[in-house]
Amino acid sequence: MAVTEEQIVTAAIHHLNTRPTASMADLAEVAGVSRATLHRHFSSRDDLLVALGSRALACWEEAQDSVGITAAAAESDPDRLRGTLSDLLTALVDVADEHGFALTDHAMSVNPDLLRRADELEDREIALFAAAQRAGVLRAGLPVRWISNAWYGLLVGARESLRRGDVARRDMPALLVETFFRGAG
Amino acid sequence: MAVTEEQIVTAAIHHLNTRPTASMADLAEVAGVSRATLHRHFSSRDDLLVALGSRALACWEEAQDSVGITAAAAESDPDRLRGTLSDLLTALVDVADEHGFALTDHAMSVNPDLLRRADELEDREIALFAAAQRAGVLRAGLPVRWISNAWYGLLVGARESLRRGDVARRDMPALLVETFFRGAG
DNA sequence: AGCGTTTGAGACATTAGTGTCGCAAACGAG
DNA sequence: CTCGTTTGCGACACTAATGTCTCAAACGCT
Repeated sequence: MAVTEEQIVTAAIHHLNTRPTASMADLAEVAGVSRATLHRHFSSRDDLLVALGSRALACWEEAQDSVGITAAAAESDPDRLRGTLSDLLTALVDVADEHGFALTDHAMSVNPDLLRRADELEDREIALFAAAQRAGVLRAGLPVRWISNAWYGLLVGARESLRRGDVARRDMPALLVETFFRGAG
Repeated sequence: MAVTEEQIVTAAIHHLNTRPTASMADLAEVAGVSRATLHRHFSSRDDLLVALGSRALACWEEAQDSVGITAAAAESDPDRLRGTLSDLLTALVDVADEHGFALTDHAMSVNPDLLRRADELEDREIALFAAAQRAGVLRAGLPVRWISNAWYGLLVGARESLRRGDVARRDMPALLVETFFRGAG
């Protein structure tokens, strides 16, 4: 196989990030395969979108796993919790394009299975935020779901910064961590 | 006229916020007019989208004007600058749906005129951020364009919080201001 | 009530995208 | 080199949405 399904999915995600209305023909082209071959891999457009969402969630989950989010959520040491949050932000920046698809694309919100998985991943983060609040790493006065949405928003902003070229990729993690913990003031 | 263009635009924006792929027939229905009448007001779908984008920008601009953004950008008093930033965030929450359309919809990025106007409004905010940095209200170490994107991201998160019902509308401005200036830590 | 305007309903042609198929060419393992 | 598989290409039917048009009904104003 000259072009694998993985490659098709990757190309499609990246293309859709800037052209959310791209057609199957467009996506076939950017993947370097014919329209027929694309349909051989993904029988329908919906199939493809689900695969993209699934990949996005897999990247997200892997970022969470790579920092040991579950163990960290049971942690009470402030420094460790702070470190885990920082590491997670950094890991998410690395997969900004893929994870960003999960954040912003409409495909996620119409497929019950993807939605459920996304909720699960979000719940894991919320558990981490709650642990961080108990340890005094995050302010206890903020609703934990607001922290989650603000976190999500900052990541959207980070992706946008990278896309526009406003911030160098190597500077992004530090800025993001700094802004999340201490704000802009 | 039973239904004005304003009402059509409002209904369309709100509907598109949750159903970004709605058809003209859908939008006619939520506006309470027939498809033919919708086409009498907006000759093409593109026409309508441009009108929506224009409305979104108008709301955004009005929010900026209501806090006197231009005068504030020439200001050097920290308290005043901080107040202006807070007021602007609050004003933007009030038009979260309309302004949010400008933030997230693809229509903005394909129309040169809308894009130009959006850039202009963004530049006005950036001038305000820069003034705030000079006055020590915002950290000078952060790239001003990153501040702008983080600000934008937090607003996206705020809109999402409201849409989901995670945060009460009356609590939103305070949370947003608090998080923007001091972060979650 | 009468008149000019606006609206809704439906029919229509057109377009763009989707999904399927068959066939010939390219490819790769043996 | 040869055979089985995979690919690209083009054709095709089908669908959904768009934009146009006509006509009769509803409406508002005087």
